[in-house]
Amino acid sequence: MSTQAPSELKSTVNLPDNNFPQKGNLVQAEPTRLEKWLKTDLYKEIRKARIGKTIYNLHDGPPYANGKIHMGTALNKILKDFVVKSRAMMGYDTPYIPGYDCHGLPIEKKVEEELEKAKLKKQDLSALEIRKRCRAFAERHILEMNKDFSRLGVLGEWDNTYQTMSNQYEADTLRALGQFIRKGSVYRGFKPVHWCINCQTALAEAEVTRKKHVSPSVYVKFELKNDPSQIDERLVGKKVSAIIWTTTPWTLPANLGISFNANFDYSAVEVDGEVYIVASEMLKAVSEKIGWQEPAVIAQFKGTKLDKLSAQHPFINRESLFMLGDHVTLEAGTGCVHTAPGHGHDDYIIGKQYGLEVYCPVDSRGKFKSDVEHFAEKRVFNANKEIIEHLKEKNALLKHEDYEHEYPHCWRCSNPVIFRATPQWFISMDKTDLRRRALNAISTIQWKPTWGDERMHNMFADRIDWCISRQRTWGVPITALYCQDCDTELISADLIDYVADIFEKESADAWYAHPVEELIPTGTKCEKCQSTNFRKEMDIMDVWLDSGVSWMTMERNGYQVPVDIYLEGSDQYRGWFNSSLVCGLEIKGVSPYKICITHGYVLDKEKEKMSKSVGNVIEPGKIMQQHGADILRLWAASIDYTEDMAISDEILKRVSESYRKIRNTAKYALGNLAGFSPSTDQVAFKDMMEIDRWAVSVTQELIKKVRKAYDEYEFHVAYRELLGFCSLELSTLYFDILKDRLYTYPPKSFERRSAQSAIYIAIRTLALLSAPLIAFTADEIWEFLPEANKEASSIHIAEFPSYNSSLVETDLLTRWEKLFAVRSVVKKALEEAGFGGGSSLKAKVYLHSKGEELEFLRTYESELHFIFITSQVEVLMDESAEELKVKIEAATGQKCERCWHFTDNIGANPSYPTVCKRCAQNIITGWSNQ
RNA sequence: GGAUCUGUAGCUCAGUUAGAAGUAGCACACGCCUGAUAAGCGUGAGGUCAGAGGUGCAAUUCCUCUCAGAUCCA
Repeated sequence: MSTQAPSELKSTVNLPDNNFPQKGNLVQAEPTRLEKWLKTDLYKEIRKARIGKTIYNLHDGPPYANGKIHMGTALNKILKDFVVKSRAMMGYDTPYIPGYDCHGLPIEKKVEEELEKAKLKKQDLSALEIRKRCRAFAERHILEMNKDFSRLGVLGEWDNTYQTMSNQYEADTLRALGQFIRKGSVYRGFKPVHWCINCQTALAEAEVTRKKHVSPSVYVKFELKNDPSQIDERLVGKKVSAIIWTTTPWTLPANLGISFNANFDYSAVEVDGEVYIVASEMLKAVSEKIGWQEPAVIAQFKGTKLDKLSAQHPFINRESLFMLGDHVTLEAGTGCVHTAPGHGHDDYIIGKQYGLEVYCPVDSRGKFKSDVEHFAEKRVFNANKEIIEHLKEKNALLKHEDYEHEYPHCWRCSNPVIFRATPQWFISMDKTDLRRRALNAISTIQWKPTWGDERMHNMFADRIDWCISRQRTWGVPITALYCQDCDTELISADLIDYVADIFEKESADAWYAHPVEELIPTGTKCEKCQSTNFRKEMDIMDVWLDSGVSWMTMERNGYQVPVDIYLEGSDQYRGWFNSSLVCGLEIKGVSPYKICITHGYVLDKEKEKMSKSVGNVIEPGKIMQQHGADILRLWAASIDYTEDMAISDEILKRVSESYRKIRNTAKYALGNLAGFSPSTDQVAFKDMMEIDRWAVSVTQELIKKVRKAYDEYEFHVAYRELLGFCSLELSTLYFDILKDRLYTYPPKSFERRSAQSAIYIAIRTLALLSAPLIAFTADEIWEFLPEANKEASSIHIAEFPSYNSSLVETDLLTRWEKLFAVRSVVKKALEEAGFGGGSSLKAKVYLHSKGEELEFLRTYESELHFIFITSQVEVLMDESAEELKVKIEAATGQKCERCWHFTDNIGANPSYPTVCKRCAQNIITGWSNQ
């Protein structure tokens, strides 16, 4: 045999060999893989592989179907996919049926805007026509959102989504209302809403615009009825009045009370023989305004002193109750707030607390009702002047002036609106004990983060009755009837069930398409007057009632309720978690969910919210185009989602770097598995070389940690462990040390097979454990992993590896921890001696030690140079060495052309003059037949 | 204004029962290697634990307040 040329020598080195692309090229590659997933119906394949297994049911909270997906909705769906995929790989059967919330004002408003653009008037179109357009609008967006969500790699029943506007769903929503009625929690009451007296309609908050408006500002006195010495002894025998300030004098006929703040100090001041109560801090401002010359403070006391006292209404024979509420502020006025529960939101809430009637003496045209003393049939805005005159006559007016402020106006007709209590449908929190039952249920639900428990408790403890009616068109109608003859309302569960059957066939549009006779059983009569003439209620239900019963679709699909888990943004405490709990408790008697997880909001890099005007919005679609779904998914995995999350170009760049680390680790591992078939070449754990057993052992530790992280929905812990495993255990330590053995030993040698066996276990584990997170890339790795395809056609069908204690050598882990500690000391010494980094093979290491340490190092003496990646290591006894001493010299001998180690035996085999003895031997055993 | 939450290195995260802030990953600086190469290896420099008080022998950790930010409700 002749002397080998360097190029021929190189052919005897086993360099990594695999086609796994170094560059992910995700933007192009992912859609192709996705197409394959959809074509082979991967979702169903996964389900099929889990038939008969315990079901793990994540019920999707329906996003609103009115636009492109944003970071929040994208994150939500990705987190859900993490849960579903990881539970599937734990062996559960994991159905996932996405849903859409379709009814409601935002879509109705968008449709109205479209009508405006088309020069059409809403009034010219029937409700049915409006509904048709709303439905089409939602359908359009559902298609788009389906595609966007699916592109994120989220697997689920995209062809079987539930939609709150489907016939079935609308019928079920109505039936749910029937159940509330059956249980006895529904009642008709009054609540103040924005009301346009010109359009004669209720307006939602979003339909109100604020504009400058001049109102009459008045200070009015209300004389105390109680003995004033109850407040302070110094007031005995005095004529005492509270002073209120209002810019809507027309609401004074509806005044039922005055609110104070329990924490404020109030002063009783004497002016011209009369005593007035005002908040101490406002006294100066009030004095100036009214023009008091020398107000004498004769007493001071906390607001609490005034609770439940009362005053005489200035011009109506009625008491005005003193109440305490936090809505009373010192920003303006007197600290004594005129309260008319029929004409203000705060007024309504505090009135409810104190048991006041929701009194509204104003009709839909904005006129006082006929029984209102002095002002019957007067329009409210015109009545202001007369009321002020009347106050003057009664000597109750202390000051009157014009006042310019922001005031709500109708977005359509631009007239100022009023707050007016109108009849609404409510679900009572207390009639059927819902509040208490909810509080109990909240304690049994598992909350993540745990403070969700407290937050939910507080919310239910002081929530007022649920107003479920809306004066809109796009929704499920409240199918009540009103007697045409005596105006008595008729609402019953039976009637509702009857109508619901019609909805199931025709959708809720039926309520608008048919005359009333066709919607009710023949012979339906008014309970009061036996009339058979009815008109339909035209209010629809609050959309929170729609989505609150979404768990019913789970039952319709054959799954058990309560489901395992709800997972939504933290805004849903008052939203979906809340309405679902109420509906579940009343209809089924249980909370519909066992575990409730919330995530924070996606914010910009300064942790401030994204907004178009600030220009800091990052869209998931853009990230798809620039980086690909796996980068977005890895970002979602890298952060602690229980808090608010930041996203920015820099953060995404960091994530991309981490991604490349994982990808490269996989590529390198796969490359070194060339020629390895696990079924025939796998070396048993007990037979492996020691560092290979170390690698397998730490892989088991990884399994334990990552599985625990998934189990507890701590995806960022899984991410950290996986990334750390790639960086430290594999890349820095194991692979770096292994290179010599992998490259230079014969392909089929025990030494190489032992290493490959460990690498195979490590990379297989890494791929499986990261599959829920980087769904596309893990599946790609799976394709390149030897024999993986035999096990499952996609990684997502496979299961996580289990921690196997027989693949862990605990004392070995301890020994290697020591060896790696020595290694880092040696590395530092190498660096200082000029043999840092990739030049360490040029060095020889002397370790000076004594005692136990010396003995320990001696047992590894022949291995150490591989661990340090130096050519030579000598362990020396040194009784003077208090701690390990490291000395570095240049390695002796010459560099082997093949393994690059320095030895004294280059050319030991004359056929290979440039190669060391070990390499010559390896060439002969491994490549002599080539 | 109320309820709930957050603030540790440039970024993302650890930090247990209060006991010297982390051999953390990435980025950065300097160097090595060119047989993982739009890679790999080594060393290093980054911190007033948002700020101010308080209670402890001892506080990132417990308490109070302030500042900044988030969600929901007013």
